[in-house]
Amino acid sequence: MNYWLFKTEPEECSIDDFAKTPDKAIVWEGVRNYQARNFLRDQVQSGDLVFIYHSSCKDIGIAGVAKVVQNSYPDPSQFNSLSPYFDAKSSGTKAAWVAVDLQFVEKFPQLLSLDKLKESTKLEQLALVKKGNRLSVMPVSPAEWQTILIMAKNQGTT
DNA sequence: GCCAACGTTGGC
DNA sequence: GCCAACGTTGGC
Repeated sequence: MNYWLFKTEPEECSIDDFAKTPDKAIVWEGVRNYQARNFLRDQVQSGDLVFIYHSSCKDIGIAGVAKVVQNSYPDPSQFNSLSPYFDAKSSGTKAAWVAVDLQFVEKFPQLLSLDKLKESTKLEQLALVKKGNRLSVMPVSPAEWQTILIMAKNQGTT
């Protein structure tokens, strides 16, 4: 059982999309970075918990939690020539990229902003807050997970 | 295998 | 929309 943080652009797939269909799995596809792919393929497992992080938007930060409900499998979008994620180098026998399935767990009462995350001395090791970081799938330690959860709940009640 | 050129990410 | 930081590509 591991903890993760996944980045997404909310215009494409936000925490609200999860909240709208809490009983349905959502395909997490389109990861096209080798380091992130390796995490997805080799370490992300059914049962793991994931922070959903909204990037490249007005309100940047962690919006909520999802859980992994399906281990990695070949990302269908790489074979779809109509998809923006199409990869001509991939075929049925040679799949470069993988996807996992996620399901809604909770939406934070209030988004935990990137500024808040940067302020915490306990999160200095989190790849997300390091300068120039571009990883879209990154591990979160159990201590960091607890820290972030507590920060999210506390600001929700104040 | 080096590295310059180019493309992408993502905060501001 | 800008641009710094990083990843990828491709010529040599």
